[in-house]
Amino acid sequence: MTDSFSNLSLAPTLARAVAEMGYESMTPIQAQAIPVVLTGQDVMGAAQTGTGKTAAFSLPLLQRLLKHENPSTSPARHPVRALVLLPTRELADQVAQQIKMYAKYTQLRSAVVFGGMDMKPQTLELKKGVEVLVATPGRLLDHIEAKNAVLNQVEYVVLDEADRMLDIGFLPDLQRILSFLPKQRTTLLFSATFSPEIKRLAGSYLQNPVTIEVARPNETASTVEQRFYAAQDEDKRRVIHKVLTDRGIKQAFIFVNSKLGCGRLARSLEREGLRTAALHGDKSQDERLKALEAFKQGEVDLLVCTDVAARGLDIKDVPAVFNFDVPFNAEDYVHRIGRTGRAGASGLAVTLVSPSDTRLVGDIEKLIKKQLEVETLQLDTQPAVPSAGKWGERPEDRPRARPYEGRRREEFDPRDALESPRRGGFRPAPISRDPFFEKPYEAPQTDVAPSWEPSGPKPVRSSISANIKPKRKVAALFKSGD
DNA sequence: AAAAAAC
Repeated sequence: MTDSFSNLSLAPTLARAVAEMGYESMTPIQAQAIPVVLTGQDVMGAAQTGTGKTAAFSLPLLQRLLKHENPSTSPARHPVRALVLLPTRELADQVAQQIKMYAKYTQLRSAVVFGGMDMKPQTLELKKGVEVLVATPGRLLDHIEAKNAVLNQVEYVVLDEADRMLDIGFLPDLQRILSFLPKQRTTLLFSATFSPEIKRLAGSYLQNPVTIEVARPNETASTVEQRFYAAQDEDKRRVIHKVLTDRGIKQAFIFVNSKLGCGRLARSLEREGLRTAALHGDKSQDERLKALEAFKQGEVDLLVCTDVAARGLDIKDVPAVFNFDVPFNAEDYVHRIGRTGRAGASGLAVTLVSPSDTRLVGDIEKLIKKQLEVETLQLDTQPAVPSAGKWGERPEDRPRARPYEGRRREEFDPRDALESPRRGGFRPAPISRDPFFEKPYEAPQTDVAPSWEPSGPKPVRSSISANIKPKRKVAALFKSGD
């Protein structure tokens, strides 16, 4: 099998776009999936994160649209012929942009619709007619109900991040959407992870599918160095500071399990002098896109995010991913760490493990079929010192959070009103106490800027609660640390 | 134990 795009006999218009984008050789998933998709068969495709799945389905899809005119379509009408569904808005946006680039020199038009944005511009585009529609489920249903999108001539449907699209949270919407599509069509499912149950479920949506697995499903990229560090919750930020400094890491995704925790952690890290943006589903779409863009542009170094950012986002050269919280689903672990080490680059994934996470780490170990070791990172004596921020050093100088007035909890903290990220200096700060958001934060009263270099005696670890089952080595680590 | 996706 050859692995060069030039041997694919793609339409000249597609080949030109591909060449312009600098693509020469295909990745394994592309080399295997493209010829199959070109035949028009249903496909279930599994490949590691960051290996070019989007191109693997969109190029042959566009080729099919170019070569095989739908006979029931008069040139005057432009029904949606291909539908691509994704689980998050940012991902829909990204995939749509990619498809636009591939289709640049063709007559094929594409559009993207997702929530959080004005319906009107999307409606206008749909009315003009598009052959390829990229969408998130909820907003697509809105457009279907408003009769803006007519899907009864769809020939191809792609479920990207298919296992997520088929999980319980999305399934009802997905089934409704599929009910509007012709039974006679090609269905393509792609993901880096497929659990056996989802695989079975997926099979019921496919007809004589060709299964393509270029790696063992759920496999993590070999280019990502995976580390698990034992850390109590109150030590986790210090571990992050230390890893960033020791490794000289400039940028990282930091994943947390909740939206509330996301905002809190972002504020804490920002106060500690790191340029940080937060990305989660309670932010406005404008804020979400801005946070992502600021990270891409290097205007912020840390992107603190929920699993909204776990899948598919393709940002070049992200050197590291932290799991501040161990993800609830082992599959999400695979996707999260897939934000680094993309396209053959190297990456670091650091997961912070507290004693209660034992079971979750075990789940990950089982899923990725790798022996994991939870290590203890030697922390420095000097705890992290929060920068004083623009409101001065004493807590009483800072504006108080306003009392609850029915606003979202995320909006409590006036520091969120900061327009631009600021680089706070390391200044000695008093105990900063925010009754709404923070545990009391013990900071040293010193004029010396804290050093992150290892120094001084071993840190004193706080003892853990006694009801942790010491059955696994994780718990053992905490016990012996005392 | 949560998040995501519509207004």
